[in-house]
Amino acid sequence: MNIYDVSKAAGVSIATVSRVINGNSNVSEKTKQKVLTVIDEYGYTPNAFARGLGLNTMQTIGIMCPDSSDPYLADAIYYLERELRQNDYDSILCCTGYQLATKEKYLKLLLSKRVDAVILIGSSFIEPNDKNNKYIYDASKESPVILINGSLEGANIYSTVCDDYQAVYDSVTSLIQSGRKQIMYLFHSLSYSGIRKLEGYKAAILKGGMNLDETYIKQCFGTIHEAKNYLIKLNQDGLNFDAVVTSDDSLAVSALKYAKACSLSVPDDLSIIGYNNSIMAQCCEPELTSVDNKVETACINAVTTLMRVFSGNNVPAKTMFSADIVKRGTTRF
Amino acid sequence: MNIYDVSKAAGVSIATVSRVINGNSNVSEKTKQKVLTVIDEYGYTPNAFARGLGLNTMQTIGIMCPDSSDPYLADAIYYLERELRQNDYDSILCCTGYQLATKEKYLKLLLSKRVDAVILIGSSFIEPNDKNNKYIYDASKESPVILINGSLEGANIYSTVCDDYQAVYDSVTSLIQSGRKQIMYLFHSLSYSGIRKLEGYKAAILKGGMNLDETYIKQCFGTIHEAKNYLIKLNQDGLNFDAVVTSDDSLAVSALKYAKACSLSVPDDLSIIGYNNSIMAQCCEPELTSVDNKVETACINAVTTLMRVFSGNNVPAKTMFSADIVKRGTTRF
DNA sequence: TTGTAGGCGTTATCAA
DNA sequence: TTGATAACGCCTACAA
Repeated sequence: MNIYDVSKAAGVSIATVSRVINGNSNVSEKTKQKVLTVIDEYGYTPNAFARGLGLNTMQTIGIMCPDSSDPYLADAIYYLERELRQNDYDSILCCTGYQLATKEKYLKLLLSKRVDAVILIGSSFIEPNDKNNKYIYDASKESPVILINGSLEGANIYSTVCDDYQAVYDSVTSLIQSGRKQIMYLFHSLSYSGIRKLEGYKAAILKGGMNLDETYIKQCFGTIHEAKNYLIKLNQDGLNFDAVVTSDDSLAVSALKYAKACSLSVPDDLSIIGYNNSIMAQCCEPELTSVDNKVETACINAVTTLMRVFSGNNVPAKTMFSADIVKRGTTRF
Repeated sequence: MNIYDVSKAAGVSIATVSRVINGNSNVSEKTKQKVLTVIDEYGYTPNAFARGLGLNTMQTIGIMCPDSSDPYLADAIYYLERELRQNDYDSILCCTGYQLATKEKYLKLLLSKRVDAVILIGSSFIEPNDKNNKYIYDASKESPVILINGSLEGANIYSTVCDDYQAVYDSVTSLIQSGRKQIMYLFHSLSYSGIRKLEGYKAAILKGGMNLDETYIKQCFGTIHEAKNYLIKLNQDGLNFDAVVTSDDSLAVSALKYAKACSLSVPDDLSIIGYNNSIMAQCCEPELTSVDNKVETACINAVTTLMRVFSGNNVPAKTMFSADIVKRGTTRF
């Protein structure tokens, strides 16, 4: 069943059928109805591949993320898909992991599928060594590249980021003002936003008149329990701390479990601030004070930006907005 | 840059270029190298739309789910995308919500994009009134339909389900054997698997020689906190219970928060069993005993099944496997 | 308002 | 081993 079959059955040319399908007004009402009746009767649907070939687009956006099961990224995917679909775009999902070689490979693959643009979620796509970002610059030559929570300068590259620096700065400052003396910073990785967060921590410590002691900055690996055990070990080794700021909620949960294991009272003996304000923040007891970095806002902004790029409007290369600290039971301020 | 440009530059016909691209062996090594050199030099990539038009496939699978930010569904999406990509298929994601009209609309939309198959995650796609499943039967006439955690009989429809009935039956039975007398069952919805779970509860209660009292079966709506408040209210209204079995982890977390609010000791005053064994189960304190319904297994099975369907192999219409109960701190058995 | 014909870039068939 | 050519199904000038 193709456009020729329809045109025959309706007794018109394929051009007329095409006009009806695409809502072209230059068709008499009578012809239009005739064609629509046939289309309905035969259950005809235009072939998307043929259309794609002619128009050179299938209204498809590639969404890349390291891991779609991560709660934060899963949220982002949800919002992006919703916003894109509202604009009649489909989303092709591609989970890349964290290895450069794989990221490169999949980005190329996505482009070879002729997506109209690529959205990269998470700062893990930005490599610390800018040479290694060539794969993104290359991609931007073919399609617009939208970065969420990562930033890179270049033609056809648009970034939407949360002010992670300020968010952590404010978090740490609040802890200092509430009397905390030894504030740890726990992180998983030093991605683009990872570095910004750490800088926020350092700046707040110095601004608060405290010593910047690198032993209070620790990278954690592994599961919730492994991170918890790591904290227990640090404590046994003689490290004392009365507050923990983390780069994500899962590390904050680990800190909470550490407190439980060591019979510390939260927030009095130990204050904790998480990041992302994910569902995890509400599962634990007490519930986590956590930084809400506004995924939904970011995703809406990203898609809006993209649509404006498509329609040839002028668009800012970088958008930054501020986070909220959602106060719950793991802090007293 | 198309196949003609390459053929000209290499001094061969487009047929030969096509052969080289597709690894057809009927090309002399010399010609092959010549063509490959040109392709590499020009950075040529075959146009996926044209290919799709000719082959009538773009190696794309539609994945539908009600809400990709739900931790359980997010996991499923992750595993499906991974497995599909290993088989050289792309995934188009489509979040539909829970309304029939929207599900119908999006399923049609996906088919109109000529996906090679559709995977529906979650039993919410199966309507209690079978008449309303027409949209799925219709879809199965055009493409294979794979159901994960839902079951429907029909040509070209393949179901992969976890034995939810047995899982809840076993959970409740274990609670009875450990001395629990008043076991509540909490659920969000009576979807296909929702019904199976409830049946498992009822059967276990009867088999355990207890009274089947409908007041112990409650549907909950809303957030974690709303469900918690609902339980508090039930308790204030005089309902007593010493165990809670839930249809998902988030309700189990609510039960845990209820216990905390009412100063009940878990698991001694109140035992709790969740479902899905999601990340939430590990965030709370004590950690949740939860049913692991093997999402990864289900997804691997679904994709394997699909690939066998594609290659014309005989394939079982329905696969069922059993769940595990992961014992943690909210039960004492 | 309608129709004709060319182009989009492949793959595949059939000859050579 | 290679090449010419016909599909694949649509959109859209351009012509009528």
